[in-house]
Amino acid sequence: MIESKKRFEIIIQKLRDEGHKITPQRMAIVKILSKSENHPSVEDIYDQIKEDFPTMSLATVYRNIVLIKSLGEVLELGFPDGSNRYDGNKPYPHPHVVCIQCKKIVDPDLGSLDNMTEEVAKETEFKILNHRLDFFGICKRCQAKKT
Amino acid sequence: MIESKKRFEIIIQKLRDEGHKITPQRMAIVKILSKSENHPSVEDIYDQIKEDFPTMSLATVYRNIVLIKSLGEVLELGFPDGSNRYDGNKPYPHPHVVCIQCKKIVDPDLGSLDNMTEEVAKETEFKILNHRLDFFGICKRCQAKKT
DNA sequence: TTTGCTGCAAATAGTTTGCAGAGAC
DNA sequence: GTCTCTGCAAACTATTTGCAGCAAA
Repeated sequence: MIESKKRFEIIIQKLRDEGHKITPQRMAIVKILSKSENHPSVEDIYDQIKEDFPTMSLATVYRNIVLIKSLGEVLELGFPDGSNRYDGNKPYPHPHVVCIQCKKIVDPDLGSLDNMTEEVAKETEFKILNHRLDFFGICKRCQAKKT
Repeated sequence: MIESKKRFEIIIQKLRDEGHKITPQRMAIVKILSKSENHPSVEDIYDQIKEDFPTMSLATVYRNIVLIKSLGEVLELGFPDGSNRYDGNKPYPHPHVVCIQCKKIVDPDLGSLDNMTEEVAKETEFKILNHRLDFFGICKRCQAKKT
């Protein structure tokens, strides 16, 4: 997918611009984040990279995610159950649909929440900076399995 | 507020019906949850109750929240930063507005998300069971403080 | 009296941090 | 050669659990 490659380049360039070194481990993490297939967890990233870098440490994954978050190039999706998933492909707020059985996460196409955001701002007198919208349910495949 | 008193009665009754004992500590926790002033955290609940019950244990707060959650009578609001807040006054999904400075949480009046939920269901072929919508920003008071 | 509840302390899980050596530039 | 980054292990924090005594019904 050519789009994720573009994301990869953007993030790497931004890291360079800010004076961070481009290590193989860092590149591997950015590569996975920029693709963000099915919104990986820290463990997902760690497991994938360990195949190429057997000495890879979980701490390194965490540290790089913190770094890339600080650049605003990855969206962190913390869930109520404590799990975290990441999206470096679309690092701006957008709705998600989560399968509570297989944990798959999908990005639906929805009209934006701009008008709702405005409504909230007016009513509560908050200055709204950000939002988060998730739907939870059961995906088609898991419905078929009818556990 | 008469409404929170009603919530208190409902939760206590449900606990009784399910065969749970009504201890003073439990009543104190239910009382705070049913009011849910500003959506308390576990620590908030613990601190409030410790004034009346100096021996109160955090574990007891956690255990009772788990119990009341299992009855569906409290809404758990886990946030990306790992913090948890609770709402036993309106224990069904509804949008929240969070001040990222003073951590205040407000319930805005918004049209429901029913049509959006339907749209998502149709597009993704998920069976949607639940949702979560939060807005993050700065409340009027914190804007005035202009840190 | 019976059974579940509480308080305490220890266990757990996910994430962060200190340090010394390795490696990018 | 310099200075950041990595791997390891220890530290941390929020939450859960085991156990013995206590108290609600």
